[in-house]
Amino acid sequence: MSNIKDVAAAAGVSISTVSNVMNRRPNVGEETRRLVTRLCQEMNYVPNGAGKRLKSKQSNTILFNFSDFDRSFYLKIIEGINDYAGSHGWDLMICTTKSCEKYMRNNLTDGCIILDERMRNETLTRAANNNYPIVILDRHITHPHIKSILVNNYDPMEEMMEKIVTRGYRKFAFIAGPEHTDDTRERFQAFKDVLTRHDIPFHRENFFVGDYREKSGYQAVHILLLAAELPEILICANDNMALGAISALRERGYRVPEDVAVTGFDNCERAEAEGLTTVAIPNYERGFIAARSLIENISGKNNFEPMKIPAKVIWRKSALPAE
Amino acid sequence: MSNIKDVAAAAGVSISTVSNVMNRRPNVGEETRRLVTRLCQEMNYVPNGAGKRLKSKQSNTILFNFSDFDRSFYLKIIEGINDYAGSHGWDLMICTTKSCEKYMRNNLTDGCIILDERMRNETLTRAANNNYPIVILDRHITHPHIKSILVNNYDPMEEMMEKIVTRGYRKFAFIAGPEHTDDTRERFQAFKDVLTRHDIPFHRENFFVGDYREKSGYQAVHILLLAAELPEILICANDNMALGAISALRERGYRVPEDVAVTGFDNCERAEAEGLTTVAIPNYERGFIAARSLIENISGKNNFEPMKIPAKVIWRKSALPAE
DNA sequence: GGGGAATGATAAACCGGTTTCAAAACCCGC
DNA sequence: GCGGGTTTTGAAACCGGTTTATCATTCCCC
Repeated sequence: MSNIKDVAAAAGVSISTVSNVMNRRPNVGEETRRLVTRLCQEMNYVPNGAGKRLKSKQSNTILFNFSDFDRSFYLKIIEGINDYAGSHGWDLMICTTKSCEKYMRNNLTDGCIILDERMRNETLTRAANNNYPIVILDRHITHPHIKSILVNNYDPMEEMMEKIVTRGYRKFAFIAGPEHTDDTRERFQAFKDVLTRHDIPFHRENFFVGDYREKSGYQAVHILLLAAELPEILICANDNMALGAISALRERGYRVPEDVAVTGFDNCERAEAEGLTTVAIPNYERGFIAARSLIENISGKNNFEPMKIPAKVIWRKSALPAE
Repeated sequence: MSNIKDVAAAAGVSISTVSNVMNRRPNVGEETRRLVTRLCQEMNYVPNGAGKRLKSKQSNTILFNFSDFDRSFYLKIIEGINDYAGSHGWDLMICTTKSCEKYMRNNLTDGCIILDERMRNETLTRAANNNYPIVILDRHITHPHIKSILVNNYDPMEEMMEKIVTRGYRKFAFIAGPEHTDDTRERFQAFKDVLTRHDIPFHRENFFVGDYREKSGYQAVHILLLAAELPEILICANDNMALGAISALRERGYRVPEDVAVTGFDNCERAEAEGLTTVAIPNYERGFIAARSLIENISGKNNFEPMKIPAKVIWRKSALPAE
């Protein structure tokens, strides 16, 4: 591998000149520039990233961290991040929880986007500082160098519930996600608020805690079916659990939505094929926005106000609205 | 951010000693080791990755490159890579085509795994060398430092076709993927060989070229339906196109498999829900194997023999086998 | 012809680690 | 108290870039 010295020697100039050419600085004569450029090509020279980062203390690279390999919409988020970063001259590097803290703190990246339940708040507050801004998705953290980008879970769930109540449903069951996550809390809150507003009773035995995986929805329904009275509609905190619930219901001979209606949340790939009523989260867009916020903050714009992204109810045949 | 000098000063030792402690080298007294370790903790010291890489010329990091955000099984491959790498002390970095060549060649990674139709052979042969081995998935390249890991597409397609022919199907249509990819060629070859072996005619107007996306399967069926005679079975080079084909058939009032049977390839998430007969590629496993091959090659084991990974036919109701 | 600005090029310091090699400290038996 | 071996430690070179300060030329205008 040739390095900057080799190129400089071949061109008969100093290494600073080669550096100036590589970085498109104006203080190089036209002739010299052309010579050096040609030699870089010919010698197949690529600047050593470590040397560059060491001295300049910046990498032009952002980091994305995730760890759940079962959620395919993560690819959409990555695509959004990638598109914004790429079109603005930034590189994207992705890592999973294990090595993430290291990469946040070893000067190889300039900032990061986190989407990982398992990442601890403390790790983030330790890593974030004046020259290392962080964006966190789906979690609220108050810190002068961390920006939270959240999905508005409440409004679409409220809207969905209002239409469902108007249609006449009265007996509800709810399958929640992991209790410590903000999003499942918000989804349940909207659910409960609508019921309260309409004086509709909700029995604790119709509340289940799942883990956002298909199997937990499946299991919840089997427990539910032990009870005397079937609910008219089953509200699930995400699609995977809703799909699990549907297959359990069908297995027991119940029709969806005639016997029990079902709703989900996420609008995953299979939701459309299954005709599942759900809430669509604009994943590509929030990846894009996350990248934009992060890169702007790296560049000095100091905006760490938390923001909310809207989501949209998608009505399909598994649960139809009033009208 | 504190650096190695700060820690050395605080401990009253030289920076070499701190370095020795950090890298668990044996030439440090027990007492010194404990003191330095404690101070690193307290001072929140993380070694600068650029400095490390610059001098030591290695990163303990492998690179994975992909660019198609529509194929959710990529996450499974990533998971496999991540698990092997993580459990062997290697970091994983992922990038998309744009910046990939840079990261292959700027000494920030020690080797890479490529799964990207758009990556050009020439880029790879230029990057691969004695201290930068490469693993490429789904493509065959002959080069002393590039290892190809391929899926055996032929055998399962042959097996599937044999059973289908035995069951009595005689009128076939085929929807292929992009013509330049090895995998679609292999799948079609097996298809054709079985027909030839059984003297079953295949008409060119029943052959379609798609792009592996759902829409192209959908469109192919609409063109197919213009012809006088419907095939008895539609063999698709992947699941997405098969799913598109199925929805087009249903839209036109045909039942699957009663009127037309359909098969796919990949065993994607929706294939199971749809009851699609297909071929399951062990994605987690091939990610794992790719990572293992790469890391072993980085460590000096020189094995660049191409290898084939077996795939398995999954019979579901969209096309049932003989017996 | 001369003073000042603009242009083009460079030498040298520096970034934060690793590694080599020599020196210092320690230990031991005699 | 000393010679010789082992264990610990540290000084300095080095990795490959960027950046700063400086210098030499050329240019321009009066």
